[in-house]
Parts: sequence; C-alpha cells; structure tokens
Amino acid sequence: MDVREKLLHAALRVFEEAGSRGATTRRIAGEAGVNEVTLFRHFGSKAALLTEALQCAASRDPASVLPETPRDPAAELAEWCRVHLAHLRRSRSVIRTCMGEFEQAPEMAGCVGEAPARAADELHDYLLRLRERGLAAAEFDARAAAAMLMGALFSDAMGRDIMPDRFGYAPEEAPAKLVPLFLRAIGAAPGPRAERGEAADPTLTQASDR
Amino acid sequence: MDVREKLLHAALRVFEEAGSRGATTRRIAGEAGVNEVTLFRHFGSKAALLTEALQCAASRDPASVLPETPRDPAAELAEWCRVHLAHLRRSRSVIRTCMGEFEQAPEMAGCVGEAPARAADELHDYLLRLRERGLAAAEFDARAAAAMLMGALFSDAMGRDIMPDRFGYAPEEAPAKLVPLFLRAIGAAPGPRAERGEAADPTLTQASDR
DNA sequence: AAAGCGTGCAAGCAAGTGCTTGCTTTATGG
DNA sequence: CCATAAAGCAAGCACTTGCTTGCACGCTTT
Repeated sequence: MDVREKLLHAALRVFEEAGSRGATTRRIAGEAGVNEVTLFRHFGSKAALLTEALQCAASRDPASVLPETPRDPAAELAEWCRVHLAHLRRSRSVIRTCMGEFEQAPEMAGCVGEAPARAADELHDYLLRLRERGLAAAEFDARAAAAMLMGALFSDAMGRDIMPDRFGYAPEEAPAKLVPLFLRAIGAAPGPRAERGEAADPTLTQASDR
Repeated sequence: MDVREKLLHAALRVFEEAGSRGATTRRIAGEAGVNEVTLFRHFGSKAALLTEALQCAASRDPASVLPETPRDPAAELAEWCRVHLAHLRRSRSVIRTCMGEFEQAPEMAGCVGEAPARAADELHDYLLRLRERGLAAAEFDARAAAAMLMGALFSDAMGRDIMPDRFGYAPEEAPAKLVPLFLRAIGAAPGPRAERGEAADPTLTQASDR
C-alpha cells in the first residue's frame, strides 16, 4: 500500500477514536508508520488530510438492493434493512464523531449525512412503487414511513455499543423484528407467496392475522 | 446566580459547541464571566467541572406521561412523542457531542444515554399494558416496536439540523405523522372513541380500514 | 477594627501541537 | 553508475492549554 493511502487510512482510524482535535499529526503519522514530515509533504496541512480522508469514507455506500418492480416486499425490505444496517454499523464511529463535531464544522458532518439521505430517498421511492402496485395501503405517509424505518436502523447502529443491553435482540435479528412491524404500518400484505396460500416465515406474516 | 452555577452553565454551553477538548478552561471562564483561577478553586480540575455539568444535564428528563391504564392510545402516544421529541431536541447538542466522544470517554456518553433508555422502557411497558387490555394485536414484538418509535424520534431530533431538507414535515408534525403508522404497526385500534362510532381525527383512523 | 473568605489579576511553567527547515538516506530508472 | 525523487531524522518555532503561585481588593462576621 502506498504512503498516501496508508496516511488516509490512519487518519480515518485516529479520527474515529479521537475526533479532529485529538487526531494530532504526530499520532496519525505514527499510526501510518511514516514520518510526520511526510504527512505535510503529501497533504500540506492536517485539515486537508482529514477532509480528504472523510470524503473518501463518505463516498462508500452500499449499492441499491430495492428492485424497480416490487415482488416480495417482506423479503426485499428485510434484505434492504440488512444491507443498510450493516453499512451503518461499519461506519458508526465516523458518523458519531462527525455528528459530535457538527457545531464546529458543519460541512464535515454534512458529508457523512449524505449516505443515509440517499438511502432514505431510495426507500421512499420504493414505498411509492409499492403503493402504486396495490401492495400497500393507499393512505400512509411515505416520507414519514421511510423516516421511521431509517431512524430505527440508524439508532440501532449508533446506540448499540453505547447502551448494550437496551435492545432485546441481536443486531442480525433487527430486520426480522422490524420488517413485520413496518409492513403492518404501511398496510402491506406479507407478499405474493402468502396470497397464494403458501405460509411464509411465520414471523413475517403477522400483518394479515388481525 | 452564584458563581458555581454560572460556571456549570457556561461549561455545558461551551462543551456543546466545542466538545471536551475544545472546551478550554479559559473559554469556559470567559463565557461565565469569571476569572479562570476561580474555576480551578471551585472544581479543582477541568475534568471535574465537565463531569459535574454533564451529570447535572443528564439528570433532567421529562416526567412520565403514559397512563397506568391506557384509554386512548392514539392521543396518549401522540402526547408522549411530543414530550420526548421536544426533550431530545432541546438536548440534541449535548447528546451529539457526547456520542461523538464515546470512544474517548465511554462513561460520559453513557450518562447521556440513560434518559432515552428510561423513555424506551416506559414505552415498552405501556405497550405491554395495551396488549393486556386487548387494545393492540397479540403477536407483535414490544421491544422492537418501542425501539422503532424511539429510534424514529431520536434520529428526527439528531438529524434535522444536519440534514434540514430530509424530512418532508415540520418537527411539530412528527407525532401526528408517526403515531398512525405506529398504531397500525402494533395492530391497535385508533382508540375507544372510534369503537363507539365517533369518527376521530381521520389521520389517526387508518389502522382500521384495511 | 481585625480576621477571614471569596474573587480578580498578572505571570508563568510544562507539556503538547501544527508546521517548517536543513540535512542524510534510500531506492528507482536512464 | 549516477541523477532525481521520495522518505527519514533532528531540531526547533510560535502558539495553545491545563494548572499553579503570589498578591491585592472588597465583603462579611466577630
């Protein structure tokens, strides 16, 4: 791995656990295994290094998994939850640190907010498609529904290591726990398989048995 | 206001917008309008001052508004959302900053997490009572449901000034937008009034018309 | 009036921090 | 084999930051 990349990775790592004030150039250089002077020769200033490292980290986000034409909302939403929760959990340190420094450097926090924003939009559009095809109730607020599910994932990813015993279930279980609730919330049938009478996963069919 | 209190308030204010590293004793003293030396004479060290200020802030949380015996879930939940969202919004700076410094000082972040934790417990217990009295479906996961609603409120409070145009509705509208979704999610009728045939607020009755 | 207490002020110290300079070492490639 | 570029090393500079010291001023209590 070349020196620039080593520095970028080290910068991100140190930033995650110390914030931008705590991420000293000496420490970043040490973590990267290069001399402090080299850092300045490559990036000019600490601020430049940090912004580049953060932008690089913020640009990585998962590819869309929600299909253009919905078929099995339960399965598709569960997979979407899984993917995005995993991504949020991986980035939780950066996100938390950036959010904590929002008042000091709003533009840094802003760049980290982009990925969740895109995800919520994606979900919102999918919900509209569900409704168009009659797979969900006509009168729910798609924006609010997207915000609710996204918010649940977000606070799961952010809160789990701060309050370890708050959630009664493991992180991998979250999609299976949340999706049935969500499906009911938007008045959605549990999917085409159930309509054909094939009993799907019982934890996913509760929306129909009231 | 006496000097100690002025210092505690100033410390919290500065901490909110600069974090514990950025909250220098000189700046806190200046903000409080007292001499820096006085700060040390009262609290001994910067760390002691900050911990006391934070603990003091974390101990303030809203009184419970969920009744022992549920009557009108829609109204009661909406009020609960309103109260807790307002509280989360008021404390959003402290919460964000503490969360951002979780890796550096876990105990600080922990103390801020207590209020949301209590709130979620409160909601969870209320949901169990709803179910006992037949006001909600028998088979939803109360822990997950509480986490979902709480998560939606949490990320609304934290995210709104980071991503101002993400939410399609004003913060005051959040309860009215979220509660109907949530009621459907837990399979709850919109309340005793509807059972008696009196049409309640139409945005709150969608759970029954599937 | 004296004594004590809380506060302000000026100065400073030791450690850390962003960044620079000047020099040596070590590949890399023509 | 030598020139060029990239990296290391030692030192240091200006500035911040937590915290201390010594002293003067004013207020309350006895």
